Amino acid sequence: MFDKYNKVQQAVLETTLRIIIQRELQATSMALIAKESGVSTGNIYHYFQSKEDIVNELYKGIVTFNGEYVIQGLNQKGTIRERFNWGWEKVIELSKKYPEGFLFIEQYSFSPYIYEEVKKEAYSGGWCGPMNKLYAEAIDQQLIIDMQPELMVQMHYGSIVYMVKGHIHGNIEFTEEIARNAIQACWNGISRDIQIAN
Amino acid sequence: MFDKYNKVQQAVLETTLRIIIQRELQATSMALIAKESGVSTGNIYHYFQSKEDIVNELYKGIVTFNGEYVIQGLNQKGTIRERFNWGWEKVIELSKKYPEGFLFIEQYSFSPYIYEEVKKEAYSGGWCGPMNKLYAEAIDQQLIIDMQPELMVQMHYGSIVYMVKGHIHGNIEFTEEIARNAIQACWNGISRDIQIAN
Amino acid sequence: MFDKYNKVQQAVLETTLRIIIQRELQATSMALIAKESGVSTGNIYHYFQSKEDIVNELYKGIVTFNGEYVIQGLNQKGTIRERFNWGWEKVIELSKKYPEGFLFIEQYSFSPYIYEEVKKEAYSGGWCGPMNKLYAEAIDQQLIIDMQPELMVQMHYGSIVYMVKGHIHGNIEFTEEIARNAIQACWNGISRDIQIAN
Amino acid sequence: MFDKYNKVQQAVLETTLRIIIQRELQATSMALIAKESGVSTGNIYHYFQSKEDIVNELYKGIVTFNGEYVIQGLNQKGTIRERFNWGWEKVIELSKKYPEGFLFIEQYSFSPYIYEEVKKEAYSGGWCGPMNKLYAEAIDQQLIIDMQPELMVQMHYGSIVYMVKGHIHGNIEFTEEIARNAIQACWNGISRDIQIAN
DNA sequence: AATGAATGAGGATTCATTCAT
DNA sequence: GATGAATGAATCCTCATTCAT
Repeated sequence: MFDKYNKVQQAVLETTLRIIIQRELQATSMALIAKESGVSTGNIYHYFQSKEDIVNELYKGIVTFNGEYVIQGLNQKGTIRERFNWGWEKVIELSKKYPEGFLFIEQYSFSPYIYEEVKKEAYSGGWCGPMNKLYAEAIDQQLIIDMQPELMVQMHYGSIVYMVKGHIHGNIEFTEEIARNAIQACWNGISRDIQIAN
Repeated sequence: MFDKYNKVQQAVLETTLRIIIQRELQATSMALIAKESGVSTGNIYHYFQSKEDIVNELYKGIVTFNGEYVIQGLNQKGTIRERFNWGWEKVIELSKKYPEGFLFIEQYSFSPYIYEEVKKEAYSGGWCGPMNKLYAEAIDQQLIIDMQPELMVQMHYGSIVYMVKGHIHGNIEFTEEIARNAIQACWNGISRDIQIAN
Repeated sequence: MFDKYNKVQQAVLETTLRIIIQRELQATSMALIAKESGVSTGNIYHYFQSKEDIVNELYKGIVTFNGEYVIQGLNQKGTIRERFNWGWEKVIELSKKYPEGFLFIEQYSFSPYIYEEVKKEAYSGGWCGPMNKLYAEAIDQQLIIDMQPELMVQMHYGSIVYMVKGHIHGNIEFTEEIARNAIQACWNGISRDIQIAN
Repeated sequence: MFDKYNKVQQAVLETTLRIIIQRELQATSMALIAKESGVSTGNIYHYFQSKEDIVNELYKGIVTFNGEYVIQGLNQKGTIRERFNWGWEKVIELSKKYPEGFLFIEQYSFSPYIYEEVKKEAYSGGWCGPMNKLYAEAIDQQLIIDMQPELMVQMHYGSIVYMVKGHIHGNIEFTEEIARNAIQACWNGISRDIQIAN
């Protein structure tokens, strides 16, 4: 997940991610990160400027990783509808294979702890841009209703996020079949065909 | 919002809510709460057992308030579809009239900082239970598809949450008309009629 | 020495002064100040903003104290020559009665650790201004040679400082009689009469 | 200035001197010395035992350098009075040509950071001994008053130090003419002739 | 010789909580 | 009830020093 970083940085980032998800940021002390990562505090500061820096680097790293992952789905050859499915399938896959990273981004994308500048970088490097573009195309081709693409993407991302959270923290089932149905529901909610039917 | 509490408690809870939303929990010190609420630290501890206690009390208070608010919509006389609309309209109204409370619940409903016991209480006292019940009825009457009601509620709540967050933190428009369309989209996504059409 | 401060502040200031003189600033940790003053670190920060603040407050307090002390000598009724003697006698008295404060001012009056603003305040509140004025009068009345008064005051202050330091740290005698002779030597060095004699 | 040391040692000593004068000892970290000198920390420890060692070596080096410089003036052929002038002129020259070394010695000659043993070596290797001897001769020849030579040397050194510091840190003029007058004032202050005249 | 990554004790400071008034 | 001074463990971070290369 943090390929472009060296061994020490990877250990720190992975450990920090794990602890933040398990115990929250406020309970994530440098001493704990040091202990659990096996890197001394001094050396952590050799590779990171501050605790904030670690968390922001984490954010960047995960956004990039998730972005590349989802964009694989979005950029495959296929119809808009297919690419829609593939994209959100990848998002759901992420939440299953890398739940910590998924939850981290979810929790911190609106946090003041993440620098505005990093959030902007995230937007351009992540999957939100390409997904928005797909929705815009779908509007152009009159496949879906004419709402702000960003809004619809947020809406659908929120749907998935909350199902995932309900699944992880609660006792809500979220099988692959259910996921498929949920993606279907997302499409149906904004599909032109359906508006007529309704 | 905190009617059942006394003046001092209200001041503390309101101040804490405001600071947590503005600056996050980790930046919310007791000293700051004391200063901004005009209640001395000593006196805060007279009315609350600990900082955790304040936050949990806050959670309970807001969940109850939000619950009553949304249930007003859900319990009105009307068809299932109408009550669906009224319920989610109330949720959106909450997000506009009481954004801090709305965001607080959003952020802390999966947090380890909130005691499991309080989360359970919240579930029974909040609007989730009644909303789930409405969805269950809708399934029974074959108005909507046969998914776990809890999952669908999460899905729709997530949709709204993310539109609201996109609206508050980003620059996404979220007018009343858009809200109506979004609720429509939620219904359409799971409506039986539509499944056929598709 | 720190009358205008409360008990806790006095304890902290006195302790800090002692430790700084004994062990130097770099060896003066907050933990040590806390331990030796009997004030907990937390409470120190209740009364002072930072370590820098303590040291600057110390500087201000001592400069004011020393200023009042020396100005007593300078402002007595008497000839310029007498007031010259009384002034420097007071400076020497200070170095004997309050050697720590004396050495502290000596060591930190050119230190970047002391805020420029505090140094300026010190100048107006201390004895340097009145002493300079006395020298200016002496020049006006053609009692002493026409050098910049500030320079001559620095020169004589330096003389005394180094005798004091030689006395405290080394094994140089510095009795009252010697002090009188030294003051005499200072005057002789710049006296008009003498210039002629030479 | 540090001829007897090798290139690496010279770089370290010069850098350390500069930083200490600019920012004080407590703000002079090994990392900073390494960075600014271009010598790695590891290598610094190859040539010096510790930070203390660097500072003490610095002290020794500068004392020796200053000693040789001033002794040039003191040892020229001439009358006592002339040698007195030449000696102090050299001291003042030092303060202008090598202000950092001058200030360093000034600040650290009474510091507990400098080992007692090094201070003793400094005394025998520096200019203080010869200067004291000159004053002793002057007393013998009844040119100056009968005070402890060490005391008078301290007194005059202090005069110069404080004029220099006032010049460097404040806005006091200190031209060559003024310097000559100041040296004259030093002599006059302790001259026998003058005592009579007075 | 030389590098700079690695160490971890110690630094200043904060903060939830207690306690005397 | 109410105040805010007092506590000290815990926080983030620095820094002299060591060690593997």
